[in-house]
Amino acid sequence: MTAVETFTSARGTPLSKRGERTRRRLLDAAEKVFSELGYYEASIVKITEAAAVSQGTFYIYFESKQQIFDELVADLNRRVRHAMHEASAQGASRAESERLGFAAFFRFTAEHPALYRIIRQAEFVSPAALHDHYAKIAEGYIAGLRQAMAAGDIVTADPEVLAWALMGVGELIGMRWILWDGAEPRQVPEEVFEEMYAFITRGLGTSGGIRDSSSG
Amino acid sequence: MTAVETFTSARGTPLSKRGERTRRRLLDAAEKVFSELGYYEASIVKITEAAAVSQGTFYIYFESKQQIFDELVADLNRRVRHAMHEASAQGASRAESERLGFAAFFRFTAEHPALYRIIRQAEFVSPAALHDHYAKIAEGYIAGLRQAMAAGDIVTADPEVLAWALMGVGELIGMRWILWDGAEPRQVPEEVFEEMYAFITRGLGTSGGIRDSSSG
Amino acid sequence: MTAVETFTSARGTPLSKRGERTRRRLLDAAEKVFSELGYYEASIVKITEAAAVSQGTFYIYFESKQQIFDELVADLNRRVRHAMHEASAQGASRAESERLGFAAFFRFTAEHPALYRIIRQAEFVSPAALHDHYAKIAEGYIAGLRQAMAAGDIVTADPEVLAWALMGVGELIGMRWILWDGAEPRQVPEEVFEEMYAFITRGLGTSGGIRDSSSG
Amino acid sequence: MTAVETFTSARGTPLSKRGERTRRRLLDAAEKVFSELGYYEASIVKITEAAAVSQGTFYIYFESKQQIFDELVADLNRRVRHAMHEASAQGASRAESERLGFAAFFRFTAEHPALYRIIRQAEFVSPAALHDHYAKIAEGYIAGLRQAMAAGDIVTADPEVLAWALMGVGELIGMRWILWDGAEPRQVPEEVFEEMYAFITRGLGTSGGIRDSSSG
DNA sequence: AATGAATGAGCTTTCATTCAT
DNA sequence: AATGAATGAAAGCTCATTCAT
Repeated sequence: MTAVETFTSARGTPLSKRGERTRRRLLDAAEKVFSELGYYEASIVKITEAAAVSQGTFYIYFESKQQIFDELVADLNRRVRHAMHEASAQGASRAESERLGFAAFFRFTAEHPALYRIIRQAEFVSPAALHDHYAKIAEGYIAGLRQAMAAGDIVTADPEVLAWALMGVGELIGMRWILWDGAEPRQVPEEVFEEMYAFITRGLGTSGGIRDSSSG
Repeated sequence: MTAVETFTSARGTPLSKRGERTRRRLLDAAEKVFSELGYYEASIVKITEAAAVSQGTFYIYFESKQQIFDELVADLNRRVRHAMHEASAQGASRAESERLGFAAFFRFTAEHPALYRIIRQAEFVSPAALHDHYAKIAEGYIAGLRQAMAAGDIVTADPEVLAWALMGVGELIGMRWILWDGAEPRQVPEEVFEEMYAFITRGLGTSGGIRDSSSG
Repeated sequence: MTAVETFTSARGTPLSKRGERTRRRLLDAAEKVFSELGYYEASIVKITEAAAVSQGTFYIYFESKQQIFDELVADLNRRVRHAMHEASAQGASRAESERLGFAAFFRFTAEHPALYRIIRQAEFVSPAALHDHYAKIAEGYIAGLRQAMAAGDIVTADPEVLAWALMGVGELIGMRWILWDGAEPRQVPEEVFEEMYAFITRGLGTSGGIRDSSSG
Repeated sequence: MTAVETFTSARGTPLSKRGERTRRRLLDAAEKVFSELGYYEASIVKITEAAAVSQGTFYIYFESKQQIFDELVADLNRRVRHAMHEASAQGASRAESERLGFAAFFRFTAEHPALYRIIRQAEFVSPAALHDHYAKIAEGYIAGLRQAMAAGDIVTADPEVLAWALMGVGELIGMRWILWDGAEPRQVPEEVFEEMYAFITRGLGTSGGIRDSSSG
């Protein structure tokens, strides 16, 4: 997982320093173009233009539009999950972890709303990738919830159902207040966060009270 | 809202009986084609072929591919909401209404998974349409929740936040257990529904007990 | 074989008068372009330019470059064989038929050198088509040779081998003196024709003498 | 003709031992790739991959795709003619030489059918190369035929016409029974060879008998 | 001598849309 | 009201060739 990553061309040959830089440029350009235009309106021409390389160059590094998209989604998955994981690891109790994780998720979405749109688009372009994305996030939740149940911190219930319910709450609240609400700074308003959090807390039957912490 | 609908051509002129039939045929064909292929893979040729009319005919009734898609989404939105509304109207208490509404939503998704995917695709094809879709469902929820609060059936809280949270729960649970779980019959398993429902009930602080069932 | 031919679009639908004209224009343009540039150097753009229609129009009538090429080859086959058949049918004896057939073949090649190049190109583009071409010509020869053998006009031998040998002779003589010798008028010089013809006559062991007739 | 060949780079500078090896590797790779795919489907990438060198290296040794193809055709031509010459030199009489030459030609075609297809493809890729190919073979024939005529072994006739007629016979018989007849072992069946040979013998008015065999 | 990244023109094909009939 | 031929822009992709290292 943390082995040194070796980048290769579309043909599988390893890349030189220069090649690696070009590949990076293409990925960055793709991120920009996909998030602005969506997968279908994006095109190789637009991506290569944004990367300031010729069209042919694209195919040195990626096999197709699909492939670069998949790679991008995988990368973003990693980043969202990382952000959430880092944050919730700071929590002393399950309740706090929950709160911090949500806040991190919202923060990521707020900071990279375009990126988050890419992930959502995967539903149609690369369903397997999206499946993976949610499944991986769910995994983390489930483990946490199970522990909390064992510790008697929350109700005893099927952690998988709870995990997906929680993700759903985050998803739509984020969509409504971050993605759609153009208001700057992009963030879930304090009160909304608190209301949502209260709902979740009740839903999980969290015992001990919780306080503090940054919202989103 | 329930005024007699008058169908018009793309130019706005009213339609003859025959014209209305052709228009209907095109809409049905579009529903079929969009649900099977998605917006981008669908094409006017395929739609007109499925409707057994010529390409030119399409533009007598619709201005563009976008327009027929929007119309379709609006139509589907009407149908989902109708199903949910009908169902929850049967409920004696807010809790029961909630339960029945959810079940209806899941049932719709289960019966027309492809259609539901169309709605989700609107996020990229016609963001406004998706916005509308959720906003309208939220409206219904909000009204219901407000009443329940007034009656002291649930906690007092911002009904808008609750509404979006509830939609999120339904959304992801449906995605996970209906859209992704290929198992027939497509439906949210009884236990999953109950677990979810318990979560929601707690979250809403619903007092009185609940009865009945018919999940989805 | 002589049933009324119905032209159809690439999709298989029948064509209007106008459509038929466009299709014809494309076929003519293709003949010109393929013969001047060869299959690989030819392109849809060049063909549609020569036909003065847009690129998209091409695909209304033909599925691909291959398909229009195949159609063209089949058409040319028909024409060469027709010319040869008509001519040799005038012969009173097998010897005369042979002579007239050859002359017709050379005449066709001389008049449409470009077309003949197309047929030869089929060897690589559409081997089956070329196979067919020669096989069909061979058939005609074989039948004629068999009759001549029965009548005692020529030696008794395997007519298939003879047929291919004869085709070979015509092929390379034509290539050498018509296709390569730019001299106008394009035709196999009288003396060459006679020398070749004498060779063949001896080879077939033709009894009765032959005289007269146009060469190429 | 048999002067020591000096290999040079595309620029004309002479090659080192190592350079010569690389050049050879490229030629071998090209032979393989061209024969498997034909000129147009072949690509420099595929050739350099097969030769296990980088794309850039190709252009150190050859000016273009065309050039390496021409060189290859010339090489193959040399090899076919060599095979035919060697064989016919064994013949005691012209008749025998003829027979052996044909057999050798068929044998070469049978052993390297793909290579022979390359030569034929030259007609469109590099007409001059094909012209040369046949012209050189014809030369050999003509010289032989002239001698035979002088010796009274065959009829007196224009040797050039006879030469091309003979090549034609070999060409199409080879095409029909070796190139197209997939049957293994690839070879012209004994009887076919004999029939063809009888035809030629008669055509040349060969006096003296013939013996031996070894067809193709 | 060798590399391999970069180029850009060109290819085949699709498709939303227009328009004469 | 309906047709279907025509358009032309744009798409994804390939490839011979050049050049800095």
